[in-house]
Amino acid sequence: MLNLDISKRVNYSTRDRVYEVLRENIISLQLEPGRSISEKEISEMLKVSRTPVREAFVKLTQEKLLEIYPQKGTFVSLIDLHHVEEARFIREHLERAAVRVACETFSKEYIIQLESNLHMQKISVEEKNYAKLFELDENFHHTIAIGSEKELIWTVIQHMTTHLNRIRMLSLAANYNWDLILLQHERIIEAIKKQEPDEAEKAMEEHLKKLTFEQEELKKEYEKYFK
Amino acid sequence: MLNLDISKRVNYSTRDRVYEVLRENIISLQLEPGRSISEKEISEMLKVSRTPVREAFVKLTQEKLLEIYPQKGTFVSLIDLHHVEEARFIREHLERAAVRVACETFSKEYIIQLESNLHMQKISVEEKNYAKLFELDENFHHTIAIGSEKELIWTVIQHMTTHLNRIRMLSLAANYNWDLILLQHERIIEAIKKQEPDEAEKAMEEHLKKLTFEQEELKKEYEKYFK
DNA sequence: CAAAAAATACTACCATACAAGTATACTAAT
DNA sequence: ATTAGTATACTTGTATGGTAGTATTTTTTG
Repeated sequence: MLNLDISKRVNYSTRDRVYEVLRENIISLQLEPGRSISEKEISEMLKVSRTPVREAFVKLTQEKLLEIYPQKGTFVSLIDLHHVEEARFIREHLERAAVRVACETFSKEYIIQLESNLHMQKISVEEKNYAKLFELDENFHHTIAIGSEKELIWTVIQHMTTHLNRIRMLSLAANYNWDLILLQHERIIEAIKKQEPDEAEKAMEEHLKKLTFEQEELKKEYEKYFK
Repeated sequence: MLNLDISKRVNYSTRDRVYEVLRENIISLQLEPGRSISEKEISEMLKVSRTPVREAFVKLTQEKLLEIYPQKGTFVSLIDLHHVEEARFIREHLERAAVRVACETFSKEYIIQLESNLHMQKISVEEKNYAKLFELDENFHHTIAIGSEKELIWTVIQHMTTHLNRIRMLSLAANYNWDLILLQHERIIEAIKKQEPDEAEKAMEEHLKKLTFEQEELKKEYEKYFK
């Protein structure tokens, strides 16, 4: 059921290991939105005391992945579509700004990283390895942020897009138009190489506007997951 | 020394009250960057047990206001100038995007709010009430975010700009060119009223680019506060 | 006197016990 | 059968004691 492999993780504290395990299970929808989840339940599953579980709960509440109601219970937060759209809006504008910077300051090293990433994306499309594609896609955008020395932007996006990522999990990966996405990635790389900020921003804008899913269909199908 | 007025706050839990007290004291620099701060110390000061203090520490660590070193100690985080500039960058681009939306969707109600806010700003300048000006300034930008239905943007900015706000505390408020700032606010309102997104964005850009302080001077004067 | 070693005093971490509030199941009275 | 009241089984919140690791101070030793 749940991925509870707590032992192999490298973090020092039990609290952080519990946090990571729960976070992954929430985003991957192993822990369903709206599901009740108690300190006792998790502490018994993971064979640790309630204290580190509580502290992990506090962190996850701050990220709006959990909602704690004192003396009542704790619940995996429902997906808020308005929240999702705002997160997409934020992501779009931050990455548009970042890619402009990239056109000015990007070093060759990072361009090579992007190109090899894109190469692997093409292979993954042929292999229909969608999990790997998700990962490469994340890595592609992260690299742009790092290369622009705007690491914090990626941190913000990661925090903002938890709801967005849960929707991406709902939507079948096979439904994505990966050919188009790869074309867009290529266009972004070209613009960075040619140092054309306007072109790069435009490409990024088109790329991230596409993230609006068939939300209404999803909401009908998985009604109980939504607010 | 510290503002430890824990009792009057409305939040339910001790944890949240401790969190708020500490947060305010860190941002206002009552708790100096680099200062050592232990669970025991705070729990005795506030006369609560160590548990809620720990949980408040976890929250503050996530906001990068504290740094916990297991078995060693907990310290108020130093101000990272690169971090500050990235936060400013993020703020600038998010607010530029928000104010464009404002030009399209802003209701009359919010325009009135902005205008009355600006009016109070003028009074506060005459009275040289700089604390009030800070508050009004925050409120001005918050209103734009709310009116654009981009509440989340303001949440992000609040989280991002804790380091920035600590620098603002260092810098003497009297040094601000409030006349210029008020002119810029006026220009922003005008652009929203006339529904001219380009003009609004430009005004906002100029406004938020000014936030780069005399950082190097501050760093010399308060060297121990910086990373 | 100086350097190494041991003792002591810290730290955050975790487990546990109890407290306070809430929801549910059960019982009794109408 | 229905409803009101009560008991019980939950929940999260807080306090406390012990643990393991670290830093400092004291003692010992060369």
